Amino acid sequence: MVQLTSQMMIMDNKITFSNPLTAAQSPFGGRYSPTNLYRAAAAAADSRRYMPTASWKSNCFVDNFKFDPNANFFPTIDDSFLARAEALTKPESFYSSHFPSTFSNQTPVTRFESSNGINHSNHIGLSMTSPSSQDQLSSHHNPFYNHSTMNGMSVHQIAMHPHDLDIDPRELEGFAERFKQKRIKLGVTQADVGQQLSKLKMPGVGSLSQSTICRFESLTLSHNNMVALKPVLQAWLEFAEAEARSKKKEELNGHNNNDKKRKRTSIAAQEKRLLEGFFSVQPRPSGEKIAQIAEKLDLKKNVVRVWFCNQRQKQKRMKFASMQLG
DNA sequence: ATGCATGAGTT
DNA sequence: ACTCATGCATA
Repeated sequence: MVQLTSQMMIMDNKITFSNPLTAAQSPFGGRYSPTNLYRAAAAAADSRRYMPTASWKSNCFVDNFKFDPNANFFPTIDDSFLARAEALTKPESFYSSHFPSTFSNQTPVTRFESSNGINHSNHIGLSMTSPSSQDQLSSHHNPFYNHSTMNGMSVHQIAMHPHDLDIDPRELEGFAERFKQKRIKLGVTQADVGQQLSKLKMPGVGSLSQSTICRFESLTLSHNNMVALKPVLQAWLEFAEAEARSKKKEELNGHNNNDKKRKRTSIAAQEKRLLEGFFSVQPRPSGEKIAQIAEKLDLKKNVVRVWFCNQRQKQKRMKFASMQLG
């Protein structure tokens, strides 16, 4: 067997892809700390996923509300917890300096419409199973990816680089930059890349969104995600450059929604600040605590829960990024 | 470019 | 209920 890249190899005279995103289960075992105290939050399968405008209008934060750190906003949440959270909501806090971008928007939200349509996000990207969080701390090799054989499909016109075992952050960074540069030179948008990806017919690789391409270029994906996507985008680049060389061009787009648009909840700056405060003292609040916070901020519990999930993901990325510097 | 969300696979 | 990869919508 000849290893072409960390995910591509020649086996039985066929070029084989180890699904880059099919990660093996972590050998380190469980590290998640399931809070066994969760109060089986019944969670009425609330079909409305977005904050109704009404509740926002009645929210004291929306209009001419002025944040007062000494005010007692959370009478039902234990005081020490509250105090710590409040202390950390101040602008000069260590926390705020770590999440500067989240303190910019002061615009309250009132643009929601009751959404009835369910989102049909068909995952067309790469199929995978989630790797362990610890994976992200590994930078010399990637022991979590299975080298499973894909059903005999041979993909030969895709140029491959013999030595690509690198998952060195430096190399990733360099590639991401080069990628963006070349992509722009080719006059291709991020959205285009994502769409054209499916034309590569790489096993297990469909299309990707503009968001993902953007995040790849700006290194705002998890390390694992970057590593997994690199060979795919590298293949696309080869493909695109070859296509450009042969002067072969074809343009076509067209993709837009109808009525069933998904609405994005927007959490006002004040609420966000408080959430950040809570997060700093307790990144993983129990379901009960989440419910309390949700009630206090007049947000839906699920919105708060998701916010914490996303905040954790973001924090992890930042942590990893900072590790690369020091 | 990024905030909020979904869904699959885990714990 | 969680993590992780990803996407839609929007700033």
